[in-house]
Amino acid sequence: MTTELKGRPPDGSVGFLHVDMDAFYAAVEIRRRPELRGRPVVVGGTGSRGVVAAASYEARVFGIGSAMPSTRARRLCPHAVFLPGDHSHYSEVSERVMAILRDVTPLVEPLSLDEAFMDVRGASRLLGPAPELAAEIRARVLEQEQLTCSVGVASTKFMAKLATERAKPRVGPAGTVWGPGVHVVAAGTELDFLHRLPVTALFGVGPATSRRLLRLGVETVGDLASLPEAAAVNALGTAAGRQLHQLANGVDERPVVVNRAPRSISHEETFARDRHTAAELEAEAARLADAVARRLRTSGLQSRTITLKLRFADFRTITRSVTLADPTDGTRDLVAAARELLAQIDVSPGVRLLGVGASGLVEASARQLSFDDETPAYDAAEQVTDEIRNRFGPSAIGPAVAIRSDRGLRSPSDGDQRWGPAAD
DNA sequence: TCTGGGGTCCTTAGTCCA
DNA sequence: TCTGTGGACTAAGGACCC
Repeated sequence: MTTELKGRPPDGSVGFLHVDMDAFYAAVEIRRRPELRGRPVVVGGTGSRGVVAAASYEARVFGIGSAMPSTRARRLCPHAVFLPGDHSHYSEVSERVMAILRDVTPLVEPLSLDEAFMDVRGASRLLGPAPELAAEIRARVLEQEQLTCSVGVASTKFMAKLATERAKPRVGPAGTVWGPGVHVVAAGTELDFLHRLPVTALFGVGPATSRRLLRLGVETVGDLASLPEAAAVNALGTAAGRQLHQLANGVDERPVVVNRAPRSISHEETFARDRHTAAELEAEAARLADAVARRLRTSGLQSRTITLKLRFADFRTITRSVTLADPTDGTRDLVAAARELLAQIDVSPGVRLLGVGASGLVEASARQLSFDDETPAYDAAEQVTDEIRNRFGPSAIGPAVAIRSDRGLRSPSDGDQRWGPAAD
């Protein structure tokens, strides 16, 4: 049976690519330090409370995977090399890889530093069929960056992403089996491919959703596809129910979006030891708010809604937010909002994580000045501090309230995790 | 076991207002 | 003037992704 799928290109060809770097952060570190080649390498999880950001295939053989607590990873493989992440370096490498993709088509949608969708329907008319372009991209990334990637090719974004899983190296007890590198789901075979997969293969089905679906007897994508849409909506809500039911039937009309505007900017940090006093947390909140404000200014954005996030020692997580009358990118405004929100919360049980976020973003030029606006003077001061930090590093200068009497500005040597704003 | 950081999107509930 | 309704907005939390 061949079912006509919506969202498939009119000529029935496979025009969407999903490119995914293999063990990206670990591979970049190994490239930098060739003596690590062949050894289990783990990026992240160097602090006492960290988790694994990426593991080389040699480390995965021991059962180490991303998002695993570092304590567990160390137990599984004590002789692995644990490295702190170097986000800015990965960003640079990612930018160069994305440039290789944009050489093929401008229709590239990065999903993260190591992953992107491409719409090659137009490009393949000039440059050749999509599977050949996929192989060409792999070869160029390997040649120019000495890094491997896997590419899925299909008639929709979602099918291409699933195809990538088939292209990837596979880890078993016997070691790593290298995948084909490119996997094509031919037009017309999508549902055969899709319906055998477990429902957790669908983008958006995590532990909570799969538990709910299991109650309906849904275990595979095929089970979900044969369910009436109303039943899925009933179990999962309108948006998720409808979306997942469509995906299960191979329907995915989402286009590749080239310039996705950010919806929020945030910084959060898990402390090496819990904080119990408002004074300590105020200093941390000011430092995080300052980092968020700096990123707003760098991005040319302003925010109306400021959110404070706390995770207590028992892992209970709360957020408190405030919406301002006017959008802002000023350190002074963000610090004030964060402190105000913090003042409403009892922190005595102990706080393990603090975060500051900005949402309701608008372009900076859209902001309206009022007659009594005193921000221009602060704008000038913040421009100067931004320049000082660009030149001498992020800890060269900061808001006075972020300075703790015992240590001055916080630095990564505190023993807290190192991926936060102080490390960039 | 003991659980990061930076995001996105959705749901629910309350309030305000036409 | 009172009541009902629905939309817009805000706040908080949850689920999910890499």
